[in-house]
Amino acid sequence: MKQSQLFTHTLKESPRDEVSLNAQLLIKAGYIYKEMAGVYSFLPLGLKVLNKIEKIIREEMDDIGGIEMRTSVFQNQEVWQKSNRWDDSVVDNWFKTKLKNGTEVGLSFTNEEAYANILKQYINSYKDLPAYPYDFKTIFRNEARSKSGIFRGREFYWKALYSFSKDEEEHYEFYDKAKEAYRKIFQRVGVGDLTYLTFASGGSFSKFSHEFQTLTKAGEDTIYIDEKKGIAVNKEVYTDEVLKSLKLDKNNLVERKAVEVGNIFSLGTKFSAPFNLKYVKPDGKEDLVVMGSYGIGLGRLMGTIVEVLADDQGIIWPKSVAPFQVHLIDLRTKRDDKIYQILQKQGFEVLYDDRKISAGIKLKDADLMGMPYRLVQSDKLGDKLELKRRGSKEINLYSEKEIIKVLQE
RNA sequence: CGGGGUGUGGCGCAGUUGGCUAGCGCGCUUGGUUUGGGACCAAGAGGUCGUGGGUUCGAGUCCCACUACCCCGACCA
Repeated sequence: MKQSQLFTHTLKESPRDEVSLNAQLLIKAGYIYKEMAGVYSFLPLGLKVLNKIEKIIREEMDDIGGIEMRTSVFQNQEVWQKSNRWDDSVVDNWFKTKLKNGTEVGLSFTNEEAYANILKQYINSYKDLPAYPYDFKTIFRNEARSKSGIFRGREFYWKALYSFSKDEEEHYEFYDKAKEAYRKIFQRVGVGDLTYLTFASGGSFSKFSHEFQTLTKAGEDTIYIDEKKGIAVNKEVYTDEVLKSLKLDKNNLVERKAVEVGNIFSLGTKFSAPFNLKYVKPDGKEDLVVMGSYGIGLGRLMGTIVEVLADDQGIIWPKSVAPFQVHLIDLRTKRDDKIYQILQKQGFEVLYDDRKISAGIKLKDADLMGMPYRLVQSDKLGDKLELKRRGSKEINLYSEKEIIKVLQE
């Protein structure tokens, strides 16, 4: 796309009311727009990143048997009363509103009940199981205080998968697959090396849940990491007893700040019981379905990528989630879009800075916006093109023909 | 929800003990000169000073209430 057609532009200074690095950079570079505390709109560039992340998550979910669908945002109070999670005294961060006829409805803050209720309609036999439906959806939570920029909002976009299994064995078989899928996701979006499988509180049906925590001082969580084993323990369950059960030695653990980018949870029959979600086994007897939940906040993950990889010049996107692979900077006196067209035809995602402004601004913007490759056209280079990887200092010159091969690497 | 802080053109800020037509930088528009790390000159446009009330001859400035945003804490299936 031609940058002159992009209505957003970069800011020279950070907005006063934004302190967290992730939101500062994303706002300055034109990826997101702050509507109010904890609520952000995604601008064209931001949506591109979000879509890339979504695609990666979708691929990994589909790979382990996930089936995408979409649950509604409006939720029926009768459904949630079954699990006793409608009342504000039980869950105090619901956003609720009323229909014209006075009926009270809620805006989704999570999906367990919605899925249990829907699946109740279709799960009858062991032949219907297991089932792994999931959705991408905007979720609303009336947080007392939003904070950390895009890390904790009142409205956010997430992926939630729920597993419906015949028994514990089948459940944990999938649970372990989900762990691996999550590892792949975080690896693919570029934060894998900083992301630890973390033991956290599990609720009534399992001793632990598992969180995926990415190290960053901007994180709200404190975790204790065993570097050698590659696992961590959340402060909320950091006790001698827990360490013993996990065979971790306190002396090998280091305390770090981290942000929870994903979690997986064994729910047992916590929700299948109130919804009477049962199936008939081959022997004719009935049993409750065993559930699990698997969530990833996409906006938070996007913010984490920014937070963890940025340098003092701006954002550095991994190729996998960058809105464009190549930022083509035209510094020539007489510009034409020949190279841009060629690269487009070759299938590269190119942001072409064709604006009539000074070189300095273009180069600064390129650093701030963080595309993986910066390709410069300039009078002093003649027919050569200058390639620089964002975050690297190395600069190389290539001919028109060479550049295509190099970019395809 | 408790404590603290801040609201002044699009963005970042200044505005003294209340005083004249509310300034500065960036950005924007027009013209000209520039062109490899946020260029320069000239001329312009753009403001309910968060909202409401009060004190006063006079309020961006003082008082009260409200509201929004930020930070710390509590909370976070």
